[in-house]
Amino acid sequence: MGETERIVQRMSDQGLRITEQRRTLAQLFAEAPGYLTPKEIYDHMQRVYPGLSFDTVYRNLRVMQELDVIEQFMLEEGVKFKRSCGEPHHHHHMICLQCEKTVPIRSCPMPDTAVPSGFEVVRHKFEVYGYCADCRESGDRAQASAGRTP
Amino acid sequence: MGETERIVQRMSDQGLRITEQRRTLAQLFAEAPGYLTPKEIYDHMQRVYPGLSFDTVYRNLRVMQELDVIEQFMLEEGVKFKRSCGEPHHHHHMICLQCEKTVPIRSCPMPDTAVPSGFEVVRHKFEVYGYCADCRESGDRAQASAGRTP
DNA sequence: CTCGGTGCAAATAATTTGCACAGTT
DNA sequence: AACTGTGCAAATTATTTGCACCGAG
Repeated sequence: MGETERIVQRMSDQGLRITEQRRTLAQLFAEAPGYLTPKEIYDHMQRVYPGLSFDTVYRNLRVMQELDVIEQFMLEEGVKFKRSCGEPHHHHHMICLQCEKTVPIRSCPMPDTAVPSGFEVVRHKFEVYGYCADCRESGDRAQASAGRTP
Repeated sequence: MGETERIVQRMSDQGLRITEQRRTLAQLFAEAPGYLTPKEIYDHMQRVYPGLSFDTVYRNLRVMQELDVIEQFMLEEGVKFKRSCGEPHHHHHMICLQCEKTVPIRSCPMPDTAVPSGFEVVRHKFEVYGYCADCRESGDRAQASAGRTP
């Protein structure tokens, strides 16, 4: 079963009606390597369904997010969506600045981090940004100095 | 010299004219422990300057951000601003979910993180969320289970 | 005195909602 | 057939811009 079908199945299981549009959305997210903005999603859908309206896209994004088939992120550039990672165990990500593909990192820095006394840790975020092997090879990335984050 | 003065000085040095409003903004950020939304900032300023308009707040936030006296963040709840941390060396933060105060962490997990072969690291983000000692004591935080982030 | 800063109003952009009709189950 | 999903238009909310006047240096 392809990723698209898995997503469609997940939506169907939860009682959602599977329309042409939702199937296409599922496929879009199944195939997209990285993050998508509402506008990008709308543009893609628009090409397939010329009569499409923006609010339908927003509505479906929200529904799919509630069903946990996609996740919403607040990045510097604004709101973006990505297929839910699905990995059941705790992990973090490397995110390619060129293609936005994400690669899971299994190791977690939290257990090794010294916490100031009295501080009660609830959750944490660890994300690594850079260029993935594919993008480095194809050289179509912006120049990248291998510097360390300041 | 107080933090307020330091901020005002920094703005003045860069050629900004110091208006009453900007001084008050500087003071607000100097004294605010955590993050502020544009609306919170406007509300505060509004109390002092009844005739204040929202666009002036936005304009000043942008200027102050460009001068690096404040920083902008995209959080789940939207855009927020905070006084620039100012620590010159690489570090990360613990952020209190109650009062939003930030505490620097000196250790960095990056050097100990295994990077998938071929991935070129450019920068990273490591943030720890929880409850600071003050908020735990005063007990006015939401209930907090000491769980580990999934 | 000079030019940057401010208020006002209006323009944009991003997102949400109400309603009648169309399509999925 | 029953009810959910969609398009359309309009409402909100967030942010930006143009312009004439005011105040800091």
